[in-house]
Amino acid sequence: MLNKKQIHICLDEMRKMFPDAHCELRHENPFELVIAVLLSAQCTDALVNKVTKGLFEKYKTPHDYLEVTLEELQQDIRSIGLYRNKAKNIQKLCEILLKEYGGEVPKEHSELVKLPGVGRKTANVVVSVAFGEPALAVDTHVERVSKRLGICRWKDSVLEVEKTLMGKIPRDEWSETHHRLIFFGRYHCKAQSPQCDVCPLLDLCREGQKRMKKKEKI
DNA sequence: CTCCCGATAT
DNA sequence: ATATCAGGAG
Repeated sequence: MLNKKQIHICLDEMRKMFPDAHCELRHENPFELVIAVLLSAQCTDALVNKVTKGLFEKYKTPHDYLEVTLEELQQDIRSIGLYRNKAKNIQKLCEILLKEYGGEVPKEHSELVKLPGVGRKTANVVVSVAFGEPALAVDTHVERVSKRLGICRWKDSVLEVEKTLMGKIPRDEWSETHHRLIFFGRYHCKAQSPQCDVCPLLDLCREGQKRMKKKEKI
């Protein structure tokens, strides 16, 4: 397991590699961000952006999503995958936004997670990106990178990973760290083909060294 | 734990 | 052919 100092060496290196790490989901307001993050479950953000380009032209407000049938909304987001659940959640979410929150997206994490299709990770992204609150959303990339590097343990749950990261990183660095970990995981420490042979963190990475040894034998 | 699910990379 | 993708709900 890496200690605090080693973790910060890793994060500094990631900042050098990806100095402009940011949210890549296209959005112009908190409402669009909620929809985009909800759609992004088990789907690349590149594909989400492709779909939301037309989607956000057609649907501007919670009202707009409720004016069409469930089937029509399904068709509009079909290429995303998991589209039946997502379409249903979007309409229910819009209904609640209008009824309970005056048509606005709530700023509190505790309120956001009550919305259908919005879990802990989505809520963290929204409070962080839309409202500037410190948060450390743990998605598939953050989890994979944290486990490979040894920032946390392999058997840790997503919630345990989040708690470990928050404990070892200063609060005012949560949001930027979150985006660095995502970029590092998405473009460098990739799930199927991690670039260990050109990784500046190889000396610190238990998984990377294991993989490099395997490569030597081949 | 399982199910939801199309698009893309490997 | 199979693994993976800014997960969440039952």
